[in-house]
Amino acid sequence: MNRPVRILVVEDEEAIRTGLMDVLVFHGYVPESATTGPEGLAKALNGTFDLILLDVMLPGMDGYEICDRIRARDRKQAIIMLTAKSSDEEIVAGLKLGADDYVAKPFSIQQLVLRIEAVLRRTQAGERMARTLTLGDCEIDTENLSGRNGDESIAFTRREIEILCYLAQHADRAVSREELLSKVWGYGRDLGIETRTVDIHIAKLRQKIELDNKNPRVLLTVRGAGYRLVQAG
Amino acid sequence: MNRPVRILVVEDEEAIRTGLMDVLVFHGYVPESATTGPEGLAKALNGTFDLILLDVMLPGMDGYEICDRIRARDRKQAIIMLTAKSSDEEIVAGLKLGADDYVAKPFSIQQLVLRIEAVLRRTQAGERMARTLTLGDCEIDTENLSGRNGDESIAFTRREIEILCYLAQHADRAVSREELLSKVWGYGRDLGIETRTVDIHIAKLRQKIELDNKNPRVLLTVRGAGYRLVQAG
DNA sequence: CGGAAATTTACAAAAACCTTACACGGGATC
DNA sequence: GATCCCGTGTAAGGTTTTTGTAAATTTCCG
Repeated sequence: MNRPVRILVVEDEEAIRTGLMDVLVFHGYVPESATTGPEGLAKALNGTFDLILLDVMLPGMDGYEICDRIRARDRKQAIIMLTAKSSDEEIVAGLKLGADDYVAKPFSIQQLVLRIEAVLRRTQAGERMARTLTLGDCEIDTENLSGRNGDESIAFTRREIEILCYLAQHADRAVSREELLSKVWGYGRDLGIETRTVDIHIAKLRQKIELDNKNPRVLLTVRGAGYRLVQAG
Repeated sequence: MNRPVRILVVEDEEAIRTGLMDVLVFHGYVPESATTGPEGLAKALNGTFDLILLDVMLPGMDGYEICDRIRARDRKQAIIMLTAKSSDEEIVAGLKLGADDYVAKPFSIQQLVLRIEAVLRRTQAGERMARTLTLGDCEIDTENLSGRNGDESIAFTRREIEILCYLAQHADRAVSREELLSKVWGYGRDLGIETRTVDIHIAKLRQKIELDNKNPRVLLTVRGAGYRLVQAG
């Protein structure tokens, strides 16, 4: 028997909130609710929730700010934003930077539940995150920041390991520079990058883990999209 | 149980408007109405509608402008324009650039309902947009901009993927160059093209996905109309 | 302070994109 | 059938955008 999965719902509209609560109970979660921004933030910071569903439009404090404040305290807190419209791509991209996912209102119950499950799966996989990563011919101990490539021993920095871990958790897709800056560096939702520091770190990582860093086989560039890690299969 | 499908009707003529509302209710939609241009725009931007039916001739602000403003905010909002007459081809073409479809007044109820269903099917399929496209013998991962044709791995550019996605969403018909420039490139409703860049991109795509690019079997030319994609059955 | 790590700067290279120019071919006209 | 016109295919070249990386600079942390 598993421990209960606790979910906080921050939503001011009564109808939506109670509807959500019912659906969550029905699916076996243990939900709790807040109706204003400040209340939501307080509960989020006190309680320990596996996931927080956060409306963007709230009385008292908007969802973006709450999201940023929660993240400032706990980088790993899972958050799904409920946004008013599936509005334009850039805003959606911005949402994903702070949160783990977003769902556009009006949403179908089915879709929401799928997203919830996906986020929980990801974050809980993260908890029992492998202490050692295997990439190509290279074994990496994420605790000691050290690795081994055949005979040669390699030292990594914390940032490098965090990049690798994030990429490894999303190894099925390309991860954009913005997303890395947001999730690894903790930068705010600054769109429009002007820094090249991601690229530099990738270059350093390639020097360490790639045999031929002109022809990367593990840490790939997806031009126009970002970087992608190929897991040993 | 599905969520309700919300439709906004922007139409000034009382008789048509109430008639439309009745028909929509009868077919199980949840309609709302506006009678002037500015009112329609306001409701469109505030509420979240699955589809907007937009008359071209409106007091206060014409349908074209409303359409463009809605699209500026939300590229994905589904819009069907109601035009006064099936007047000349150019105007009709212009309509389709901004909107997802148009229906000429006077229209038959049956036809309108069919168009509504078609647009909804398309846009809602778009939401859970296939992450992988299958074309002929070729599998394409739209997030990683990469594909696979048997053993051979193929790299696509973002533009190429966007073109394929758009064609795939409209695989039942030929898509004109103007329409691609409008929906993929984001060009305004500039009629009269002078660029050949669409053709070039199509040629590149054919080199990648067609076995024999002199005899395309997937990415077809419809002379005088544009290009059409043949989906795998 | 001192040294390692992180970041910025600057430039080079590569890829993607767009325009131009010309060739080809179907369909219409004579 | 021969000819012309228009729409399409595509090679070649120039322009812009994106990425790689060396070197200089700043920040972090003991």
